[in-house]
Formats: sequence, structure tokens, C-alpha cells
Amino acid sequence: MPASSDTSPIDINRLRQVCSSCSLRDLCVPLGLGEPEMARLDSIVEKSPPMKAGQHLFRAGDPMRSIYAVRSGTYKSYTLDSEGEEQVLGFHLPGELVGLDAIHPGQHQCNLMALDTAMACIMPFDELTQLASELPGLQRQIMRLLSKEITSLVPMAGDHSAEERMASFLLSLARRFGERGYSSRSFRLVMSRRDIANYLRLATETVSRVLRRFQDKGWISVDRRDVSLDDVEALRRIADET
Amino acid sequence: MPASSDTSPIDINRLRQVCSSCSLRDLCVPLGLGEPEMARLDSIVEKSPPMKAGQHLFRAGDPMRSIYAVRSGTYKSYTLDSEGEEQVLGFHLPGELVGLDAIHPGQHQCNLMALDTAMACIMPFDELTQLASELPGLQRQIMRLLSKEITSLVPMAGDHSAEERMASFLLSLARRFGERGYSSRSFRLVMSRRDIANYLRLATETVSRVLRRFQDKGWISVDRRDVSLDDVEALRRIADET
DNA sequence: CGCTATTTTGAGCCGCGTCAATACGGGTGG
DNA sequence: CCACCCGTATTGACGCGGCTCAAAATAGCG
Repeated sequence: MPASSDTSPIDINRLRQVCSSCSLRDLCVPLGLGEPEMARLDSIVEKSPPMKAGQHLFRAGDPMRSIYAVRSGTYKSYTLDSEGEEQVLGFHLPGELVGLDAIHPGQHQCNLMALDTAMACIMPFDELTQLASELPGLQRQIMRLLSKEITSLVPMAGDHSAEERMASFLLSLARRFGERGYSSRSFRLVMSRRDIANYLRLATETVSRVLRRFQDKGWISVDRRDVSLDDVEALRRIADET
Repeated sequence: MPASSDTSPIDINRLRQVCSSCSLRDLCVPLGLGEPEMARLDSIVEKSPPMKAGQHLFRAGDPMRSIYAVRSGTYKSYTLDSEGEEQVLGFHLPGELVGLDAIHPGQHQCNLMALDTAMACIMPFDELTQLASELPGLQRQIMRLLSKEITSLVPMAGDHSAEERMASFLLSLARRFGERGYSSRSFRLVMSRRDIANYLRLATETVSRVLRRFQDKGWISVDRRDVSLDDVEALRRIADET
């Protein structure tokens, strides 16, 4: 049997196994679904083409047709205020959902830019909600993820010092890298100092100074964009997690 | 026919007409539902007994069995940080949902306290999601309200000056009172200066000073807890809405 | 009418932003 | 391979907004 007629139908099938064969499925929408439910989810999820750093998945004002899950790489979400100043809202790792704030008004509220080579999973919203009506586990998981998004914004709203914000930021990244099977002790900051500063509502100079202070205290080692956490307990004390 | 045997079944029926006869239904969960759907929602919604100022609807750590809609009065939500310091997360007017952040972890993440005499509607979560599976409009509206909650936290996370925060706060209250049929020009601040300050991440002294500054400029009139907005445009310029 | 909690007002200080200069690094062309 | 350039990051000096501390004024309540 020629290879072409053999692999072709298999590949088409493979293309659709977006969730059931995904290593991130327990962090993402499929969590809690069984085999048959996941197969139905597979039938509506599409892969986005790979995106290069700087490209946008969507922009504020775009009509909301789908929600997205990060598949690989890292995205940042941001808005532009009335003076055109960028406001970074978050950094999004594989398995995390983005675009959830667009459900309510039906238009995307923020811009989503790839920080490196990145891919996303596209979940057409009408089909997803239709499927959620039929699969109670899926409905529940979508609500959980929406709820989680609310919780994740609360710490940002607190009034915290520069050191508290930076420590929380590093610990949050560490935890999320750990959940994804990477080292939670040392990792690369794909985002620029400017993006970090903007996200933490600090000046870039302050970000530099706080990182240096942490390094001088022996809590972290910083080399360019590579960080390793040498004293997680000290960071936790500063971050003052609830 | 004796009145007792006549009114009794009617009253029992009335007690269940929680949503369909509610003036807040277009701001709340029932938005977009037709008559028969709303009747089914009525069958699962319960009224909480009236609560006095200082009483709690739920506390952080309580198991999440229901989500709640404010029916009358005002609540504040808050957490306690590791030093036991209160962190006010929001003020909640009639028609607004609370407890949504509890869906994800299954436990309430914050405390909810009545600021005056207040009542809530109780929606048992399992029954609500079950019903949402059967009523696409209800599922959609719940997701919209969850999404709205995300959007509402974003402005809080920005780094804004004391005047920007106060102006935004006053305009937000004005808008929400207006939506509920009250005057958006003058209203009563049911929360204390201390609660306002805590919510805006300012010192109470700063709240006093900013209010005084706004009054000196002729933008508002403050008498004790009664406020009237005399120059909404000026406030909007300061608040710098997106 | 007194007691206490809340709000207002004033004085001083500190963390962080702003402005400015320098250092570093990665890419480009000779 | 090196010289150059430009964007990113670091470091230093200084000023200001808002917090802290302290005290007076006002309101709510028994």
C-alpha cells in the first residue's frame, strides 16, 4: 500500500485530536472530561497557525467569535488607555485561556500579542456553548475557568510594594512553569523588563532595582532574562500570599 | 370562600415568583429569558432572610453551594490578608451577583457583609448549572455575568492617582444607581470613608482630602454621606474612562 | 449631656516615579 | 573578525504624591 493513501486519512484524523492527545489537557478546558466527551471537544477545536513574536491573535474591538487557549509559547494581553499608553494585563502560558473578558460585551476588550513563537487553540464560542449544554462536565469546567480568571485578578488589585509585587510575580511564574512540567526553580523571562514593569504597575527602573536587591540578598540569580529562585521561602515571606 | 384558603396557595406561588416579578430582572440572571424559562428559574431561587448591617451572607472558606444576587440593600466583599488586615474588593448593589470567585476552588474566597439592611437571592449552584444545561439562554447569561466580573476588576488593577480613583468610583456608583432607577446625580454613600479608602487602596485621610478638593472645585457637593455630582464632565475627564 | 467612633485637617517623611547618563548586547555591514 | 549602531537594561540624583503620625472637629448614640 502506498504511503500517501495510508497516511493521509490518519493525518486528517490526527489534526482533529487536538485535546485528547494534548499534554496540557489537565490544565485546560478538557479537565474532567472522559474519552467520548473529549472526542466531541476535538471536533470543534481548531489550531491557529504558528505566530511569530509581535503578531496578534486578536485586538480590542474585534468581534468575539471564539475563545482561545494557549497551545505553545507565551502571549501578553494589554489594553491602550486614552493617551495610547499600553497597559499589560497578563502573561499567558500554555494551557491558559484568553479572551474570556470578551464574552460579556461580545467584543474583545484587550489585545493579545505573541511574545515568542506561539500557537493557540481556537474554540468557536457558539459551538462551545452548544457542546457545553450537552456535556455537564464541560459546562462546569468553563465556569470554573471563568471563575479562576476572576480570582487571578484580585491580587493585582491590591496595593502592594514594589518588592511584594515582584516576589509575587516570580512565584506565580514559578508555580505555573512547575504545573507545566518545567523547572519552577529556574526559567527564562520571555517578556521584556518594560512589559514586566508595565504589568506590575512599576517603572522599568524600579524593576531593575528590585531584581538587583533580591540578587544582593541572595534570593535570586539573574542573568539577562534567565532567573533562578535560590530562596523561595524568602520570596514567599515578602510576597505574603493569602 | 374564606380568605385563608384563598390567599394561602396564591402566597406560596408568589413566594416562588422571585425573578419573573422582580424589577431587577433585566440587570440580573434572568436577562434574555422568556416567560417559561423564567418560571423554571423561579423554581430554584430562594430568598435569604433580611440581614442587618454587619451580618455576613458567607465567609471566606465556606463551602460554595450557591451563588447569590443582591436583592436589596448593599453588601461589601472583602478578604483578610496574612496580617489580618481587611481588603475591600467591592460594593454590591441590587441585581449584582456575588460569590462567583468561589466556583473554581469550591470554597468562598471572600467575606460578604451587609452594609445596611439587605436581602439576597440564593441560587443553589448544582441546580442552577443543571438548569443552565437545559436553557441555553441561561447558560449564556451566566457566562456573560462571569465575564463581566472579570472586566470590572481590570480598572482596579491599573495604577491610578487618588483623584482618578475617586472620580472613577463616584462615576461607577452614579452609573449603577442610574441603571437601577435611582438618581445618578445625587446619592448616599452607604459605606464608611474607611471602606471607601480601603477599596480604593488609599488612606482615609486621602479620601477626605480628595473629596474636599473636588468640592472646592465645584465638581461635587458632599454632606456627610450624601453626595451630589455637580460636574460629571469634569469627573469624567479626571477618571479617564477607557 | 457626655462618650466614643468617624471624619477632617495639618505636618513631615518615604517609596517610587521621573529625568539623565551610562553600560550592555545583539545584529549589521565593512 | 571587528567597528559601529541602536534598543534594552542598569545605575544615580532628585522631586512629589500619598502614607503616617498627631490632633481637632463633628456626628451618632445612650
